[in-house]
Amino acid sequence: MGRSPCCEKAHTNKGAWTKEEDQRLIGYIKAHGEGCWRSLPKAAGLLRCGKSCRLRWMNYLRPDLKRGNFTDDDDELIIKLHALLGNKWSLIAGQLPGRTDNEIKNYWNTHIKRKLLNRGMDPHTHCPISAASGLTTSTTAPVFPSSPAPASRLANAPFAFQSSTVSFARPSPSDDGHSSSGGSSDAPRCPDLNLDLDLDLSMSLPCSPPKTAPPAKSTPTSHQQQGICLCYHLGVRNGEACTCKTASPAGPRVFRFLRPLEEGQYI
DNA sequence: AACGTGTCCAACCGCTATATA
DNA sequence: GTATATAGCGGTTGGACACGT
Repeated sequence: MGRSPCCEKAHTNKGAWTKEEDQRLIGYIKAHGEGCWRSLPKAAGLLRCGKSCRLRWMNYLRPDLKRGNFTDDDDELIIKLHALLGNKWSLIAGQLPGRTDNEIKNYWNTHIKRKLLNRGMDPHTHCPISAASGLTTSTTAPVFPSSPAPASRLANAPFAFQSSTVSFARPSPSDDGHSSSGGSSDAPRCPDLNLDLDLDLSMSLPCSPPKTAPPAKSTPTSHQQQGICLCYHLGVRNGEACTCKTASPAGPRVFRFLRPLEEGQYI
């Protein structure tokens, strides 16, 4: 049968963490490293479930976390990444070193949403409010702020935003957060959305698929059956947030964020 | 000072994908 | 092959705090 339960839920603490609990968790991870969250609480002498320990460590105790306010550059980067990725907070967080998905999610909900609304932008569609309400036309394009993200900032991202116009499939943000997590059934919005964003595929990306990586396992009958894993281009590798990996050596490659190749484009 | 309202954010909840017995 | 646990994600909640009246 399956595994044994991860923890005795009846004997676990909930709510805010105490300093002592924090110190126990930090001490244990410093000594043993991040590992099996399932066994960590017991080993560290914590009356918490592993899930709670992981969350506390990831969102608050990790030494590489950056504290403090977001800059305007950060704001613009988050806005553009959100336009690109939707509510994929972990992927967005991956582009902002030291920031957590939870932090960015909170920041989005408390600051950026309002900021976009003040600009007359729908924070979910990134379209002008009138367009988002169904009056959009094919010429309607989202208006990004007059002060675009500085090139110096964007240059730090492992992909480039360019002025060329290439639209591509992307996961849609959930509709105002009312959809269940992982929802992917959003209806297309702003079908002619020109995000004014592009992935510079010519770039040498630090996380580009290794040259030894096999091509798409199942030999596609046409190039359109192939695709580019956006996770790679966003700096996410297997073992991190990206699960775009071959489930088994013989299994199919599953791309969660698939950009179909353009005509004449090859990996 | 007391109260009401709004904001922030840490933590929890529920879900999915994957791993394991 | 099936059932179940784990890891991780996004959505939501509720307490603490700030501010205005």
